[in-house]
This record gives sequence, C-alpha cells and structure tokens, in this order.
Amino acid sequence: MPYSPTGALTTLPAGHPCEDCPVRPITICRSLEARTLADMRRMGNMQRLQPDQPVLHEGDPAKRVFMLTLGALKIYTLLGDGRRQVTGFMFPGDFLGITRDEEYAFTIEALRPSELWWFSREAFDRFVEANPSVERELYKMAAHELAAAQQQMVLLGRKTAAERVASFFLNLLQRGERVSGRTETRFNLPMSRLDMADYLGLTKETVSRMLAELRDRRLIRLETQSRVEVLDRAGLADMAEGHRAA
Amino acid sequence: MPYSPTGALTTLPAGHPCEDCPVRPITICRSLEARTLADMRRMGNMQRLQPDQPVLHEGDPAKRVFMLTLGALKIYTLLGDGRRQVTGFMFPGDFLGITRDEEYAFTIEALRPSELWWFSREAFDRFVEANPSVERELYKMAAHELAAAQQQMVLLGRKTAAERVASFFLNLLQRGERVSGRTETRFNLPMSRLDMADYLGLTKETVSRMLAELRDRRLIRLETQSRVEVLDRAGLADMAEGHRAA
DNA sequence: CGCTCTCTTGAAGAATATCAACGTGAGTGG
DNA sequence: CCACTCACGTTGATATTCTTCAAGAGAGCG
Repeated sequence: MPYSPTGALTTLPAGHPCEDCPVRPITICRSLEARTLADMRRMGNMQRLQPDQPVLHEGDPAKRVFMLTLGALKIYTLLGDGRRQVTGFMFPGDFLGITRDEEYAFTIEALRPSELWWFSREAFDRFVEANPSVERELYKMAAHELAAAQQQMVLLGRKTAAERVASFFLNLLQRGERVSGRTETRFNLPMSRLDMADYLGLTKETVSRMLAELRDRRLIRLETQSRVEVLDRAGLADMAEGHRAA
Repeated sequence: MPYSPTGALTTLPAGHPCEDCPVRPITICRSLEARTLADMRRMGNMQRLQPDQPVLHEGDPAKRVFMLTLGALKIYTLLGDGRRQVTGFMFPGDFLGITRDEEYAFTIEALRPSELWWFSREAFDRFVEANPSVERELYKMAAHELAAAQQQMVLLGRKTAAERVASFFLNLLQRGERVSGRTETRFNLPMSRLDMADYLGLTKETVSRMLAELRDRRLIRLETQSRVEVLDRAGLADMAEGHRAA
C-alpha cells in the first residue's frame, strides 16, 4: 500500500470565475498565481469534463498535473465493499494530481461540467526546478491542506451529525467569502446529498434530516436544493463547535 | 479560527533509538537527516518530559521547532465541551511544531518519559533558507503526512470499530518494521486505551471490546496490556480493509 | 500488601444506519 | 411550452452499532 501524497493543493488565481462555493482553505499564493497560471495556459492542454466523468483513477500512473478552472470536482477513496469516503471537494483554482508517487492514490471525478488544464509531470517538475520559490509555495499549500485535514479528522471522529453539517456549511460560506472578498449569506452546494454524506461520514438520509433540523431551527433556509441561505451565522457557528443548544 | 499547518512532520534519523512502535508513515529523508540532526544537536537545547507534560499548547506563539529523540507524544484538539480528537502520535525522529502560523494549532503532550531537542523558529528558518533542498524535504514530509491524514479520514468516516482497531494495529506493526528493517510480529502500545479511542473516534470501552474481539478471533494476542503479538497478519489485514468475516 | 488507576465486561440507552415509501424538481421529448 | 419521467431528495419506521452508565478485575506503585 503506497503512501500517496497530495491530491489537491489549493491556490486561488486572482479574479478567477469561482461560481461554486468552495470548501477548503485557500492559499493565496501570488508567486504561483502569476507565473504558473500564465505558463499553464501556454504549455497546458485544456480538458472538459461532464458530471461523473473521472479526472484520474486511484492506481493510474501519476503522469499529469491539473488545474481546475471551472466547475467542481470530488476526490474519494473506496473500501473493498463499496463504502466510500470523499476526502475533499475541489473548485476553480485548485491544483490536483501533484504527487511524488508513481501512482495516484485516489479517484477524482467531476461533480458538474468542468474545465481543467493539464500538463505533464515532467513539465511541472521542470517548472518547479526552474522556480525555486515554487517549492516553498507548494509546501505552504500542503501545510494548509494538512491543517484542513486535521480539522476534518476532528469532525469525523468527534462531531455529531448536526455539528458536521453545520461545520461543512460554515466552511462553504467562508470559502465563498474568501473568493468574493466580502461577507456572504448564501452559498451553493454543487455536490449531491450522497457526496456530502460520504464527505461527512454519514448517510444521505441523515444529511437530509440534519438539513431539516438546521432549517427548523432557523439557522439556514434552502433557497433551492442546492443553494443555502444562512439566517443565523452565530447560531450555525455555535452548532458547528458543539455548543449544544437543546 | 486560524488555519494551522503541519504539526508533525515525520522523518527517521537512521539508527535512531525507536523503542516504541510508531504509527505514521516515515519519510526517509537523508538530506535532512545528516545535516539537520547534526545542527540540531549543536544549536539545539535538550528538554525532558514526563508523561502528560505538554510540549506545546494550542494557541501558544509558535516560536520553537522540536525533534523528538526518545519516548512518545500525542497531538490532539479539543472541542468546547471537552470532546477530544487525537490526530496523531509521534515517535523518535519526528519533527514537530513546524508551522507558518503565528500560533500552534493543537496541543502536544508526552505519553511517557520523553526527550526532545528544540531550537528557535528563527534558527530553523535560517537553516531552511540556507539549505534550499530542505524546503523540498519539508514538502515531501508534508505530502506524506497528508496521505496519512487522508487514510485516517477513511478510517474515521467509513470504518467500523473493529476495522479501525485492526487498521491501527497494522499501521503500528508496519511502522515498527520500517524502524527495525525486518518483519515483526509484535509491537508496543505506548498510549492508553483512552488515547487510542480518541485517535480512532471511539470510546475506551469500545476499544477494549474490539481488542477482546480480535483476541477471540485469534488475530492477536495481548502479551501485556501494552504489548501486542500479531497471530494472523492476513486476517488482521482483511479485517482492517473491511473484508467482513462473519 | 494494599491502594489506586486503568482496563474490562455487562446492561441499558442514544445516535445513526437501514429499509421502505413517498415527494419533488430538473431535464427531456412530445 | 408543457407534461412526463426518473433520479434525487425527504420523511417515516425499524434495526444496529456504538455510547453511556455501572460495577468488578487486573496491573503497577508506594
């Protein structure tokens, strides 16, 4: 069982179309931004994806590096009997497939119509080699990912179903705010209830029930099935942190 | 809530006294090994710790970097009401406290009498600056940590209690083998049942029951309360991956 | 040798999963 | 453009796993 680094490294290209609300911490990473994005455009190949179409499979030789420019992706691992854990969602500006292993260690699929740019691992390695500061940026990004992963361990190991959903929504809201640069009260859910459930270590039914509970407590409103308005942000934060209101 | 990178970065100083069986993937990281270890010895300050004594607290200003040379540590996060998630254990050769944040994002405590070397963040940063290849090594280590974190998410999100304990034991066994360089059938448990439980997202009672189950299935034997002999490695692996024997 | 803390085991309870049925809305084709 | 349809989402009833509460056993230490 190979150890398999770094599926998604997140960075935010300034002014990128980020119509879907992202969930992970973003490293504002100016050196990469300016240069990598430009180079990627020049050297890279654009690829479009339809929902459920895979970007890469666990076990595939790790020959490419990708940057998502439009849409949304999910990254997941399967157990032998089909149980699935979604370990993250990816949004425009995120890098994926960066690894030092021979093979990818997870599967990444499109949630909705998406656009991404890829280039070969060799080209990426050359680029990193030629730009030493990029190494530092990669490390920063990995460190951010690691911090997010630790928060997710707390969520999965110790939070109740309601707390998990509240935490998730708060993260989505906050990422939306980082993207737009201003306070938000709404966000999108580009993933299905099942994807949410597999990310939060729950079933889709439990997710649905917790949505109903947050709604009934007047913490959120479901504008549509995939768009949420936050009515009581402080209350949502309290619930996320386990300040358990009866 | 600050994002808080990289509590533990793991590397293995060759030939280090690693009497306790470690749990995380080890990056054999020769460039750091040879130079950092020597420098750390020269520049560093040695510190001894008794069980339960903290190395650092969540929220402390992140002014030092540590290397564990003897003993074992746990790293954890608390929720407001006292629920605790242990996000990792650390063993000789592991680096800790490396972060780009102003504050540490978690608490680290000794499990047993331990010895560690620290030096100031400035000294560490200078060292990294002066040795560009170290940046790459740090990135590698972070990537390994990230891979381990993703495996842990699968464990916490989707595995049953028995599978979690089996997975944990398999990891401990494998780390012991990486340390010794040969096949092992035994390993130590330097942490309490409660620490294991908080690492695996369970209660100490459930951990105890799962130990009994693994024992009754003749997969393991408890030589003492803190030393395990693996009787059926393949069976343990099957259980860890959820090939659910009735 | 006894004390205390941890660990184990048992019984009852709670949270979430599972199974099942019913809505609902987005997309499609008429 | 509307209606149909099917997948997705919601809700309800029951089952299961794990937790909680409680008590007893074992191990380490003064």
